[in-house]
Amino acid sequence: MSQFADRLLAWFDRDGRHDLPWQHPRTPYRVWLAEIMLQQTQVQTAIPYYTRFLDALPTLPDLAAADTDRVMALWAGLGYYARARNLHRAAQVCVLEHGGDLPDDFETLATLPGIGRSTAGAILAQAHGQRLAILDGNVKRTLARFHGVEGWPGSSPVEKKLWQLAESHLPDTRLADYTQAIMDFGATLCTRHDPACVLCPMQDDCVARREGRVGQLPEAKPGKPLPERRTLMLWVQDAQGRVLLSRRRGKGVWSGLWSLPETEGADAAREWLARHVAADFDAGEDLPVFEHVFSHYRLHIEPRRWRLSDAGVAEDARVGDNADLRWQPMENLHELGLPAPVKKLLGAPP
DNA sequence: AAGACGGGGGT
DNA sequence: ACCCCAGTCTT
Repeated sequence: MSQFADRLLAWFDRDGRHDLPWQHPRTPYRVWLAEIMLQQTQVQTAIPYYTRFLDALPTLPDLAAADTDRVMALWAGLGYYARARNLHRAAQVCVLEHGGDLPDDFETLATLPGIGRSTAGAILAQAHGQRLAILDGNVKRTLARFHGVEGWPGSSPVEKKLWQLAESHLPDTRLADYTQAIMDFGATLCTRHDPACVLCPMQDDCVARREGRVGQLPEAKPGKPLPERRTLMLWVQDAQGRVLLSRRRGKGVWSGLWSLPETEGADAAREWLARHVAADFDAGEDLPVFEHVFSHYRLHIEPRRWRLSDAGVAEDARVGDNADLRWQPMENLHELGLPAPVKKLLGAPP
């Protein structure tokens, strides 16, 4: 069934995007960075981050040699920070074990942190022309419609079926263009809302189109209400205009980023302040509560601010890059990766 | 098989 | 106020 690929490639040559930053040149490192950034992030959002990242770290060995805070700062604002940590670790593995390049065989590539089946296929197809399929959100939507596949594409059986279909359409040549084409097609023509079916070169063979079910496919994820959580954010400033930041550890949200210290309630805050900065909880000033929504819960942030009259003190504050706590000058916040709501809070004081 | 993981943009 | 997006990893 190469009709699908032939028509898609013809569409791409005429109507696809050929000016995306990772297309010129289409090197493994550049394609890799693009694929990781484009996981759960739209092209227009990713492009400024992409060009800035590549400008700062032009090659894979540059990335491997960069320190964590630099990488996280370049990623801050994109979200899903495990992508950045995995990218950094994978680059270091490539330098240590693969001569400073990304592996060019699927099995080895897909072993690297952050690179799964789809991303490995995307990299090898685009950078080396290998005949491998991808299955991202755009491809899932396109194939679900074209073949009339029922069910939520995130479920195992549906995903398995879609992988089969994706592989069945692979052309024998032009794999790099085909891979870019099918992603581009889903992003710009076979869109979630108001797809441009009248312009579609495959419309005559599209099951959803023929049966008038374009609006019903693919099926939506079964929904459920978001849980709610609350946290106290402690904004402590010293007389020199520095703010006390804490590096987030573990596997929770914002891992690897610097953020305001958090506690679950006033009692814990009282204790934390006494131990680290000898500040009086009651001397603090409540700032307006605001909300931050994640994909899996809704967070109510209760900020409270202290302005110390002396230079602040804190354990580990002078240890340097590996400390979990540091006094950071307000004017140098851009050096660190801050969670978006924290950046907003510190940058726009009420 | 299901849940965790961020933030921006569209409608 | 929802819904979605160039997925992967962990449990």
